Amino acid sequence: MLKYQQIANEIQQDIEKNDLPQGTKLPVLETLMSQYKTSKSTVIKALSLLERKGLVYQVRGSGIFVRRHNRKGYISFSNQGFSDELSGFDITAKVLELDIQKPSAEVAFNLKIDPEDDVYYVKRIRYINGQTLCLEESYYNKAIVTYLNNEIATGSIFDYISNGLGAKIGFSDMYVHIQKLDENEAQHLGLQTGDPKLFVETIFYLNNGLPFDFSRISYNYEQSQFFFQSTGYSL
Amino acid sequence: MLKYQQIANEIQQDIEKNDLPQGTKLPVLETLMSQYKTSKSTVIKALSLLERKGLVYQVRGSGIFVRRHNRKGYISFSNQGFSDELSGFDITAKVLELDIQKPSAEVAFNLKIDPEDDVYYVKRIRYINGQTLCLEESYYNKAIVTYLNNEIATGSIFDYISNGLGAKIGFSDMYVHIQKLDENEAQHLGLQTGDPKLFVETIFYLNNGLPFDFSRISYNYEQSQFFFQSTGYSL
DNA sequence: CAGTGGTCTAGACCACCTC
DNA sequence: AGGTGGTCTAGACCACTGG
Repeated sequence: MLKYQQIANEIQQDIEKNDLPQGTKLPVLETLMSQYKTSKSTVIKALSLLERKGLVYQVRGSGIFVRRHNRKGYISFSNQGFSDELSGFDITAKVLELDIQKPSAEVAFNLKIDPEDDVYYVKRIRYINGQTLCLEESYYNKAIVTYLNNEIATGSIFDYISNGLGAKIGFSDMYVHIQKLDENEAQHLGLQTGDPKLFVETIFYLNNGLPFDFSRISYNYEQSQFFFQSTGYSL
Repeated sequence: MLKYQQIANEIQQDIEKNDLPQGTKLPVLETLMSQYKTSKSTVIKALSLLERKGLVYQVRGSGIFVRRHNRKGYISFSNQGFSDELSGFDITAKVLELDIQKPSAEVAFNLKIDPEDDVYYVKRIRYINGQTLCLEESYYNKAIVTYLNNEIATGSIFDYISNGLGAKIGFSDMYVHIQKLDENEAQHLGLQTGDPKLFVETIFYLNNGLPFDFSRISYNYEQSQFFFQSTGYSL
């Protein structure tokens, strides 16, 4: 664990443990420097990390303040895709299909592979607190995700890729649409044909830039409450 | 303009001007250091900025590579809310209502003001390339946004706040929902009652942490194609 | 103008990738 | 082993806020 991450964690825990309200001023840099026995730059780096995570905001010449929001029941999207930031929710999955296929032209294009290469195809329904959250179809490049089975797909496939396969997930591109459910989707999600859906296509990359997963996800609109924080209009 | 921002800009322009494809390796740090006559840390800071903006990805021990995507016609959301990243689109607005009001309890709460304080209420339809993009209701804290008129509201209110009033926009909290249009909204957007909508409530803050704008926006689902990039699953 | 955050530098040292 | 990105430091100097 890097020093600035460690410091960021400790400050974060401090905020959460003491339940500091929005606008609370944190100690000044010099205090933090001596408290964590480190240099100014490192403290600033730790705080910048927390700023990106939406936990604090920094005001030049004034101080660093706690940032909090006050609505419950929203799935938070903090620059990491939806699927991960689900702590505090009870997520399960039911696998509808799982097999090895040759990719369609579109899938091959998005995964940057040859139409003759193999992919794992997984179709599943994910549940949040017992309600249908989404219907998901994913294509994994089999050269990277070398093995999958029903049991793995019932849990978190990403945990398995990170921990089981030792691959490092890097970043992702998401294409988001609002559409209407077709009959088949409505049935799976327990909704009506023509009801709204959030439809997201995502390409996930390893940290070395190789795409390993192309997913199409239709979200149940009744469960689709998301919370975003934007930081820094002056990037 | 700070040095690292300047360098980031130049690298970005370099990428765009030469239309470098995804995966192109950038010069190594040492080259960039001498090219921009600066220190290693500054170059790294510039590159980290570009990484956050989704323009490059960095691989330890290997290099820094260009990151690009390949779909057109999506509104890009790069950590700055929807409304700003609309370059390349033709955005106009029609003002339906504009007056000074006393806020409801909900509005007062979100703007952290007293129910007796004044707010500007603006209701407008925004158009993208001639199509209805969204129906927007905004409440501005009049103590901060001291003056508004029809002409300003027809353009970009945020440009006016930044440039006209000299206020610095800091960050925002967004609460996103998928819902169905009611009859009135459908009429304004030229859609059918019951059609899907993306409904977003946003609180915008100045850089000193004061909320100045609470907005409720209903997006036309036919125009609602958004592009997100996530960076760094290891924040 | 004092207090506070932020940039920039030079250089030592570390972590990871590729061969 | 050699190349490349990244952390960390100490300190000089700058920029903004607020009384």
